[in-house]
Amino acid sequence: MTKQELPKAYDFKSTESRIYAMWEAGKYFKPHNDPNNADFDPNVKPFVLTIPPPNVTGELHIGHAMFVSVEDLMVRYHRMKGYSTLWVPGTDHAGIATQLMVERDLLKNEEITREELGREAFIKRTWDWKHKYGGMITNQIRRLGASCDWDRERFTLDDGLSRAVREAFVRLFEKGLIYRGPRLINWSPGLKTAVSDLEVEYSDEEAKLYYFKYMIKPSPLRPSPSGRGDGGEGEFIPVATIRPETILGDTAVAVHPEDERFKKFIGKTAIVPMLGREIPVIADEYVSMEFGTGALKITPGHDPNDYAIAQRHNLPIISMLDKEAKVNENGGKYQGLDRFEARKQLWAEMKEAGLVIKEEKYMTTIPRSQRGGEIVEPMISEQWFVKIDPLAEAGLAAVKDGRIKIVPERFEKTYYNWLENIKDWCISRQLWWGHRIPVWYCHENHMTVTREDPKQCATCGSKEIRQDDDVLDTWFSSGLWPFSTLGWPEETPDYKYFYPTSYMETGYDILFFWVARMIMSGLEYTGQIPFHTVYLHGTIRDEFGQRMSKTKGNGIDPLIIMDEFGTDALRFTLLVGSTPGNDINLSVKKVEANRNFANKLWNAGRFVINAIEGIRDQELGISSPNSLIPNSYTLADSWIWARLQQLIRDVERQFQNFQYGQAGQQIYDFIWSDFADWYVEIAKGQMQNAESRKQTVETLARVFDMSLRLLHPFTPFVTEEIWGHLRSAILESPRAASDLAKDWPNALIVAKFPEPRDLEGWEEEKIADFALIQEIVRSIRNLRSEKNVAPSKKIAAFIVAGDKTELLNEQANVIASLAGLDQSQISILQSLKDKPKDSAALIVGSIEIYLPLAGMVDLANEKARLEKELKEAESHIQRLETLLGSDFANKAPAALIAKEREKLAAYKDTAEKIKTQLK
RNA sequence: GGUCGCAUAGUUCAGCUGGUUAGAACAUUCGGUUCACAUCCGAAAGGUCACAGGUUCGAGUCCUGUUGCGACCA
Repeated sequence: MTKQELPKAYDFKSTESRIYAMWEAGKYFKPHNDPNNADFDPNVKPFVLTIPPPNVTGELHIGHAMFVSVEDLMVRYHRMKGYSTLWVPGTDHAGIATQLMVERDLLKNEEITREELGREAFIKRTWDWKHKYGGMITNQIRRLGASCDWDRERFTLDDGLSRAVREAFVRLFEKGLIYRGPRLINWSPGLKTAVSDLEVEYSDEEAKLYYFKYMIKPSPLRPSPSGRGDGGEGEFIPVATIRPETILGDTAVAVHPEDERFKKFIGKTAIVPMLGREIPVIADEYVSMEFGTGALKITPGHDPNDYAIAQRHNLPIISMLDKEAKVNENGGKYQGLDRFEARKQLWAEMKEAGLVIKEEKYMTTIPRSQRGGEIVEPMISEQWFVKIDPLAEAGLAAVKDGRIKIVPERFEKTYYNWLENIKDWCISRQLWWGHRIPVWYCHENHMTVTREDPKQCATCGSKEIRQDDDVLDTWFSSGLWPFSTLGWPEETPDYKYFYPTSYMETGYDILFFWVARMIMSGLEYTGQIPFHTVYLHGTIRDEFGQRMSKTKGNGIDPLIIMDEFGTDALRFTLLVGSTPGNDINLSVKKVEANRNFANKLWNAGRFVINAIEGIRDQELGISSPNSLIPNSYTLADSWIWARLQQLIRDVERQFQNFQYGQAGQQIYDFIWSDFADWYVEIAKGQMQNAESRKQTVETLARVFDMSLRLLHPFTPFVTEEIWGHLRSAILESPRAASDLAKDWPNALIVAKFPEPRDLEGWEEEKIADFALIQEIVRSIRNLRSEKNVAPSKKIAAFIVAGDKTELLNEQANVIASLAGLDQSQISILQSLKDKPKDSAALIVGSIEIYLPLAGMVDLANEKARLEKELKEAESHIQRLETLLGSDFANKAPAALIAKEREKLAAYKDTAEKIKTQLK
């Protein structure tokens, strides 16, 4: 391919899918050392990641784009580092979400409910749905460039993973860590299933606090409206509640044992309004004397705190709601009413009965279902639970003793706090889509719990058995993900080699839901940590820091962004704009800026490739392979090489510290500023010169190659594409770049990541020398701009360089071309007796520069400008003298002091020279 | 109520273990038909690093407190 065939702008649309197909066809996503192959070497170190499985029927959103970007970065980096790298992809059946989707579809298109359809038919329909939409999300993940091994793709409901779930359940059951029983759980009346504590969200909302009278027996049920008890009137305890309908389930009234107001009632009997049921007045320190009326109604069947009190006091527990949150037979005449309807009616009738004191507005936290948003009802229900304490203890220990590290570290505290206060995990769901609980019952209600479907009851041998109706929480199966995907419980070659995995990368919002449970499960079932590092990224918000949501309409669709700016631009934005564990505000503007970066890279590549091709057929003059001796490198060559090495060291350190954003930013700056703005511009000049031409092209090629390698994990498509062109250009121009590319692989994705090298000693001086050249160039450009010298106008210059004369003489051409000077009119002198007339003077350190700008130099202006510069220099002198006169000179490190002294001397020099000018 | 985080240029953010004149992108202003790139190039302006103390030769960075915002847990 020749340069004419490379378009002027990077066209990601025609590139991305082609490159992805090339990678897949080349099998680059597969671990190079595969335990299923004959040439497998168990001593090669693997690097393994399992993908946080998205909902199988879901659609790509910006959160997916985030995790794919970060994980693909980790994976590509390690692959290029030579690890046998495996990234296992897959999807999650997402019980509730998927079931709801299918139910909604059935209702809409066929006007049929799942109950009408029946369980078996419904499950079949859901599988159909999965087959229809299941590939969508994984294809979208491919578009992001994800380099996962698709041959190892898994689904939480596939056979292997279902076996793993069953194995896990049975093992826990056999160890006595799973039990079934009636407990107070969170019930979602809309979904008609139990949900775990984590699936309940609390929101602050305005509610009403209802104050009423709990009459004490003996007393007439109807006190006189005048209230105060004298003689015939009854005594009462005032009670406040947010949910009056739960009065129907009250089994006690509680007061604080020290409360003087109510002490006398302790042990007496109260009468449940409207029902007339008799309940005790009890004393419990849990009751706050300050809150509400200071007395508490106890509804253990529908409130977790009350439930705890009831257990302390052996109170009966009454359930007064059914599965749809309607009042049941315990609610007397209110039976059949919806919970909110019952509230209204009961309160109205209590009012009539004179039991109502008042109502007031009240801010409180309302528990809502994470899924539907409806109010969750705490209810007593027969469910399956995992006895979590022993698992939690092991999970805590693994992080505390450092076997697992969480990045950023502060989340370790959050993790501890959650595990230390964890409650048993309700794992049964009243759904149909999921792993059905592997427990069978016979007529005698004997339980049979087995790995294989049983034919008869294990206890009585009855053939009449039926399986438990419930399915398991989806997180129960995703908790097994890092090992179930690798074959567990079978000791497969994959499992033996790739487990434990390396990193777990995901959002901090599922630290509890998923990460903690994977750690507990991994330790429990495999006896090993599932991964040694947890890396958590933040939530993506809009450019104003608002959470993205459908209702706000401020969501950014990654697919649209990729259509408009390309995948690399989106990835780079997400990676560079984020720091571990912190939220990121994403704006389209930023993506656009990074689209421009991809284009910049493309064009830098075109330049380098042109340079290589340009040399192919041309006479190379005196340049021969032997002429490439180290000391023939120009200052710019040495400088860009030293800067590149510095960059490689920095990037390596940043990767070790998970500072990916920082690393990406540094690579960006290097490519755009150091390489494109400076080195390439200088290289143009160097290539005019036959003597330096070949080595310049080589340096261009080498540095650009390394830059592409460094950048590849961030922006895989554009780097792969250009690198391919670079490689063929080199291979087709053996004379230009000798054997530079002889050991390059066929694709960048598997090229070696640059390794940091030790300093050789010359670097610091070259970097300092080049910095001086840059400063000189900048100050001349600055002055030209100030004086409105047309950019095309070449001007003359006298430079008085003192001990830098030799350096500046060597670099005269560079300075001239970058600063727009006339090459034939530059004089670089060691010293100058009389300053040139009609010139503007610039002082850069110890260098004086005179630009004869006849007619443009306004003496008064010049004086003002120089005085301003002098003032600045003098302020530095002042600052540094104070600093060096202080304790700094005694206590700071010697190298630092020397550096500051040098600076002081330089400023003094500058100030002197400016003063001379002003005379 | 408990725990944690954040506060740096007009805006969005970097600034890792304390050590140049606190950086970038976008926006702004000025100037550009430079043979890789106008998705570009050059130049400029823009900051009491929330506030108050403290530690230190030295604090955007560490400590304490205050204010404001946010998250998670209860």
